[in-house]
Parts: sequence; structure tokens; C-alpha cells
Amino acid sequence: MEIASWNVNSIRARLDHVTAWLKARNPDVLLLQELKGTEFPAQVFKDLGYESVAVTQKAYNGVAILSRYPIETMSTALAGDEADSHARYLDVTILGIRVVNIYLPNGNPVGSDKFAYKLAWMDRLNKAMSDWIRNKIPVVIGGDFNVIPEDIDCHKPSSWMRDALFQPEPRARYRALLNLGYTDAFRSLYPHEGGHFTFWDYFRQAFEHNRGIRIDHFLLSPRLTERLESCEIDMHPRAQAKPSDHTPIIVKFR
DNA sequence: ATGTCGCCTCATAGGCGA
Repeated sequence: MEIASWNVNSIRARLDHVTAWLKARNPDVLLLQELKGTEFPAQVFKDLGYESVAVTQKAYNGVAILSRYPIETMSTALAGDEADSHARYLDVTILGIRVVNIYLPNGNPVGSDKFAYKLAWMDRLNKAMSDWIRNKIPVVIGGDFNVIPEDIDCHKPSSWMRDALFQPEPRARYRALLNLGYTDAFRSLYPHEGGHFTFWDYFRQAFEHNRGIRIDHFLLSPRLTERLESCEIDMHPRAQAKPSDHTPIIVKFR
């Protein structure tokens, strides 16, 4: 069972990249973030053998889940704030596994309303994740967390010091998610190993110099952690022409 | 401050969000 996650920075601009990658890698499930529009090309994916569910809005955000197996949608919005209309959350069941796709708020600039929204969103996520742990539900939460967990998860800490993705508050909240009993799939397999990133800025040839950050994650409940076989970042899509600024991360279960 | 994308519109340039 292979589940991948990819922030595509517009599904319209990246449709050829995504279809080519699906044909090459053939994951069972793909979580997409930053669709950036209300149109979603479900038929294109259906023709490739994937059914899909999408949560979209105009211009911003947007998440979708593609799957070779039937998808049962549990929820399309993160609980805890009825006024929150952002398309950032999709919670489904596939083959008995709870699969949750998130596009966590960026939160820049620090100290703004957007930063407060990010922290509140993480508190709401903590509540949902603690409920799943308590009820022993096998669950994988994947997506763009917009959090750099540790110093080794960025090329140079000093250049991210004033960024919302690197602040003590979101990082403490990310650790709180792990303290509930979840495992950061990639980090658990490559402890203390820096230089592995999932995002590189478009400017200043950041990718060519591997000046990136690790912000796309898979968090696993205990029962799925036992089944963890591999977790890898596929750099190839980021090296292509007109890429997303993120590249896919793939987790594999026994 | 800046770099670069992609989206949108009181649209063909500029603002917003990342």
C-alpha cells in the first residue's frame, strides 16, 4: 500500500506533471494540495484508474485525494470553527484506513491574523488527532504541514528565523501532535539526517543548491507505524521544467 | 528588500498569497 502527497501549486498548471508522475510511480493513493481553483479534472484521473474526491475554492487552497480503491468520504472540513471556509482538509476511509489530507495554513507574516489562524488550526487538528488515537483508529495524516519541525529540516536556520513555518509556536504544536502518539514517517526512518527537503523556493536557484525545507509530512498512528516499510522523497518532479515548488513524498505500508 | 510563480480583476498591470 503506497500513499503519496504532493503540493502541486495549481492543478491546472501542473496537470501534465501529475498524470506523468502517476503513470511512472503508480501509487495506490495520492493526496494533492494547493489546487488553486474550482475546476478539478476528475475525468482525467478516472481514465488513469483513479477515483477522486476534491474540496476546492476560487484561486486559493484546495485539496484532493486520488485512489485506486474505493473512497468513503468522512469529512471535508476540520472541526472546531464553523466560520472557517478554507478548502484545506479532506478526511476519508480507504481499505479500512483513515486517510486525512491537510493543507495547513502558511501563517505569514508572523504576528498577523493569518499567524493566529495557523495556530488555532493546529489546535483544532490536535483535537481531531487525539480523538483518533483514543479510539485506536488506524490513521495516516499527510500533506503540506507548513511547519519546519527541526533545525535539520532546513538548509540554513538563520534564513527562516523570521518565517511563520519556523516559529517556536507552530513547532511546539507539531511536537504536540507527535506526543499524542503519532510518528513522523520520514524522520523515524532517517533520524538526525539533514539535507532532505520537500520544498524549494522558486527564486535564486534554491533547488539547484538544495536550499530547501522539509514541510510535507506523513504522521502515522501506532498501528500504521508498525506497518511502515519505507518513506521517500521523490526529487525528480522538482527538477523538471515549470515545476511545483514542492515535490512528492511517498510512504509505503506492509 | 529581494528573488519567482499562479491566480484574479474595477484586467493586458498590479495585488495577493505563497
